[in-house]
Amino acid sequence: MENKPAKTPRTALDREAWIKGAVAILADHGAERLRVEVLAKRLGVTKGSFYWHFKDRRDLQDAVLEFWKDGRIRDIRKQTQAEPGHEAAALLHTMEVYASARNRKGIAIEAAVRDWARRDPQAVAVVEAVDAERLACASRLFLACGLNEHDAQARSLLLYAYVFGVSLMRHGAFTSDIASLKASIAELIAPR
Amino acid sequence: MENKPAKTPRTALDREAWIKGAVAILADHGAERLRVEVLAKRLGVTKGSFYWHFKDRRDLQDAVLEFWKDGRIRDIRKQTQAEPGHEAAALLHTMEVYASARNRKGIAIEAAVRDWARRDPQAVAVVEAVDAERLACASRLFLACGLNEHDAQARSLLLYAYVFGVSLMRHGAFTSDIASLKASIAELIAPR
DNA sequence: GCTTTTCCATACGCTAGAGTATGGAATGTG
DNA sequence: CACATTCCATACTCTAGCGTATGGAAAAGC
Repeated sequence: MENKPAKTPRTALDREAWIKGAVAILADHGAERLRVEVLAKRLGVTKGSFYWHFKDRRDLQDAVLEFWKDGRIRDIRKQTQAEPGHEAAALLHTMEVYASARNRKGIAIEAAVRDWARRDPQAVAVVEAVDAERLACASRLFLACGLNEHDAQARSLLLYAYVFGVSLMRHGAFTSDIASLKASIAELIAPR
Repeated sequence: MENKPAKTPRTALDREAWIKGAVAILADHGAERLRVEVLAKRLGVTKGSFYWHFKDRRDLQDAVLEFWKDGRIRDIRKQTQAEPGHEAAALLHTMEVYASARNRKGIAIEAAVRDWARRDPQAVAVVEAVDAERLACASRLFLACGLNEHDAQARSLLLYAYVFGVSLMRHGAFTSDIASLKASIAELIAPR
């Protein structure tokens, strides 16, 4: 049960340690660069270990996708459980989570998985499941804010498309005050 | 000057033919899978030809980025030159261009380049230039619609973030009428 | 017609990386 | 203590792909 920092090489690796290392590579270099030998080196072992824990590279990839999916869905449900009357705040909070520099790594993984989904059917399925959950939860919040079904769906889609889209834009020279711009955008998407 | 379909192997390849083939691979498989030997096979020649036209793989990559940048900027300026009084229509048209299934390949290239920019400084510079041009042009249209500087910038950023973001979401099971959803979103972003 | 230039093929060497086979140390179990 | 199981290292094979060296055909220039 103990999960020591694995600083001592005597700590045996388990499947989850491999998966977490894989996610780190995913964030830093993308799905295409997720290689078993590179990952093994990163964990301080050789691939002889890898092929004991995993059937092959595809086995790892599927495990990574499941791991990510479960984590995302858990997070979404946590973020969107609002006290009655505070649904608008929950929506704003959701947007801030994706905009925050504190969540850099999460954004990077998100982008990597979505790019991955452009070529991998398994990744497509996972992204679909996560998006469905996110849109459903956001819609619920918008409904609680008084919107009808259609408008709630529209705003939910806009919200997530915006947060993902803005994360892969480079607007360095566009304006001097990006913060107030984002605040205005949040108002457009989720007005109180 | 003639650019025959290159069906006859007697047609010598020029730099542009290589670049266009590279862009096709970029769209289909992403920047990571842009390999000179694969590209050569696609063009029906060997890499002996490639290294006559290009110094190395990096040389091709840079050429592809420049080619894409120039094409985008040309398109942006064309799309956003509106008759006075029709600026709102131009904005809606711009959004439709990115949503249209007719532009599948363009979207794919766009996504590939943006993913590329997560690891390549040259790609970052190109994306920055394209985004700056797009945001500036869209802002001009919003200004002409009567918005102030700040709101015009906010809406421009929202517009492009949305169109890029929605292109990498999977909202298959979310709603039965995605078209009317997108129409409502367009209203939120660029109301008349 | 002979030479030069252009464009491409062939044949290398070299590295990264997937997957397999096998051995070996450490740990648990009787 | 003997033995089995767990976890990993080592040592291969095999493919993909980059870059280079060299030769050869076709066209262009003189």
